[in-house]
Amino acid sequence: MHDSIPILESVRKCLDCPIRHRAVCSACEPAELAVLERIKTYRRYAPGEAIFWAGDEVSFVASVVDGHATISKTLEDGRRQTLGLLLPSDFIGRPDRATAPFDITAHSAVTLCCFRRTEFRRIVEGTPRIGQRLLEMTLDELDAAREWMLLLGRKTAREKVASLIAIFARRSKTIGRDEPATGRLVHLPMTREQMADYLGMTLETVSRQISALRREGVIELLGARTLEVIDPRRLAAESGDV
Amino acid sequence: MHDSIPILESVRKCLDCPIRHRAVCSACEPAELAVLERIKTYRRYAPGEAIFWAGDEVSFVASVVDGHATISKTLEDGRRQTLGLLLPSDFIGRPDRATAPFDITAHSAVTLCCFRRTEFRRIVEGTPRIGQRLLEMTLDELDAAREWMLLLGRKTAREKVASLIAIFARRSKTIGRDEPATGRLVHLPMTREQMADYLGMTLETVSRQISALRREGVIELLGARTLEVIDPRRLAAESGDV
DNA sequence: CGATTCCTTGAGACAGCTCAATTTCGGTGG
DNA sequence: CCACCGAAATTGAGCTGTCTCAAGGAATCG
Repeated sequence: MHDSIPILESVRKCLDCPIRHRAVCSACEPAELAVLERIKTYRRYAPGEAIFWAGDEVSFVASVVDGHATISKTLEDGRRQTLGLLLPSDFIGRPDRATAPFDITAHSAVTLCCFRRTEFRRIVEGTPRIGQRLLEMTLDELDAAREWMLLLGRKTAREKVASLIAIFARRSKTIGRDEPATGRLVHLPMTREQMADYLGMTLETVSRQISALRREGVIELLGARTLEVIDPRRLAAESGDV
Repeated sequence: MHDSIPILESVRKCLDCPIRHRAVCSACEPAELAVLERIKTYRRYAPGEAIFWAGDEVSFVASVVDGHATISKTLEDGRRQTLGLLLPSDFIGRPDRATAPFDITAHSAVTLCCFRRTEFRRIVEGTPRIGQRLLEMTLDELDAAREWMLLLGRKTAREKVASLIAIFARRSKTIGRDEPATGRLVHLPMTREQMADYLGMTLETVSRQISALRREGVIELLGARTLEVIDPRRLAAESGDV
C-alpha cells in the first residue's frame, strides 16, 4: 500500500538460486542462464504491499524467489476473491500483455526476480526451453484454477475448509522444513479472512467450520494458526474429494 | 455416452480449415502446415457423447473444428461444475500429460482435428511457433478461468445470470451469423441445467432469475432459448462487473 | 400428435451471511 | 519478563438468499 519504490538488491548468481530447479528458468543450460543473469533485477516488497493492481501497465515479468503473494480481484462493493497463491518459483505476468488483469499483493516479504517484459519475450523466442517450461507451468496453473472452480462452485463450507486444511497438511508434509518430522502439525499461513477470500466465504463461517472440526475430533488447535490433524482419513472424507 | 468409436472423416486441407486463423496452428507457415496435414486425423462425436472422462489415458491432443463441448468435473454425489466451454479453435489436452484431469463432453455434434500426443510434442519442439501460440492460448484460458472464479466465489445468483446473458449477448453481437444484424436478439446455447452447472447454482434459481429480469424489463423472452436485451445498460449493471 | 425433455413456479427448509459482542493471540515496549 | 495493545479469532442471534422437493405447463422432436 506504500508508495515505496521496490529496492534493487545485489544480484545473486543463478546457479545458487533457491528456485533454480523449479522456476521458468529451470530447464536452461549454463550458457542460457548467463544471459538471464546479465539482465535480471531483484525487487522486494513489504508484507501487504501491492506488487501491482488490475489495469496497471506492467513493464516486467518475474519469478517469485522468496515469500508469498496472492492473485485476487475485488468487486466494486469490496467483495474480494483470491484467485491463486504465488509461492517461490511461481511466475508472474505475461510476456505478451502489458496490462495486469488482476491484483497481485505481497503477503509476506517478497523478493522477485524480474525481467523487462519485451526483453524477456525476445529471449523466449531464442530459447525454446524457457517457453516450453512456461507452457508447462501455465498448464499446471490452469488445471489448478479449474480444480478450484469446482470447490468454489459446488463445495459446502465444511468441504471448502477441510479441503484447504488438507492442502496445507499435504504441503507441510512434503516440504516439512521447520517441524522435525512431526508429520501432522500444520501451520496455517493465512488469517481466517484470507482463507475466506480464497474459499469464497466469510471469515465467520471459516472460523465456525474450524471450530466444528475441532469439536468433532478431526483436528486439534494449537493456537489459532497451528493445528494437528488427529484423523487424516476423516479430514480427507470431509473435503469431498474422491 | 455411447461406446462408439469416433469416425475418421476425410481429411480436409489445412488452408481451407475454418479455424485456420485462430487455432494452435494459426501461426504456422505453409510448410509447417503441410507437416500437420500429413498426420492429423478427424474424430466426430455425437451430442452428449463423452470425448473422455477424468482419469482416462488420452493418446491425442486436438483442436475443436466444429461444434461445442464442455470441460467439467463431478463430485461423488453428482454435484457437477462446468469448468470451461470449448468452442471452434479451442485446444484440448496437454502435450506433456497422458491422463485427463477433467471430463470433456460433446455438447453439440463435435468435430476434432487430432494429433497423436507424443508426435505432437515432437513437432512442437521443432516448430516454436506452435508452442508460442499454445502458450498464448493457455494464458488466455487461465485468465478466463480466474475471471470465472470471481463469479463462482463472490457473485450473487442475479449477478451470475446477468453475467452469462451479457456474455452471450456480446458473443452474438461480434459474431452475428444467423440473425440479420438485429443486434439485441440473443440465443441461449444451453439448457437451464447447463447454465446452472456453469454458474455453480441450481437450475430452478437460474430460471427464477431469468424470470425476474424479464419481469423487471431488463430482457424479453422469445421462447425459452431466445431473448432480447431491452436495457443493456441495466443488464451490465446487474452483472456486477465494473 | 404423442412423448419426452425442458422450463416455470410455489412453499418450505436450511446453509451461510450479517451484525455485534467478547475473548484470545501475538508482538512490542516498558 | 511481564503488561499492554491492537489485530485476529470466536461465538451468538437473527435474517435472507439459495436450495430442495414438488407439481404443472411449454417447447421440441420424432
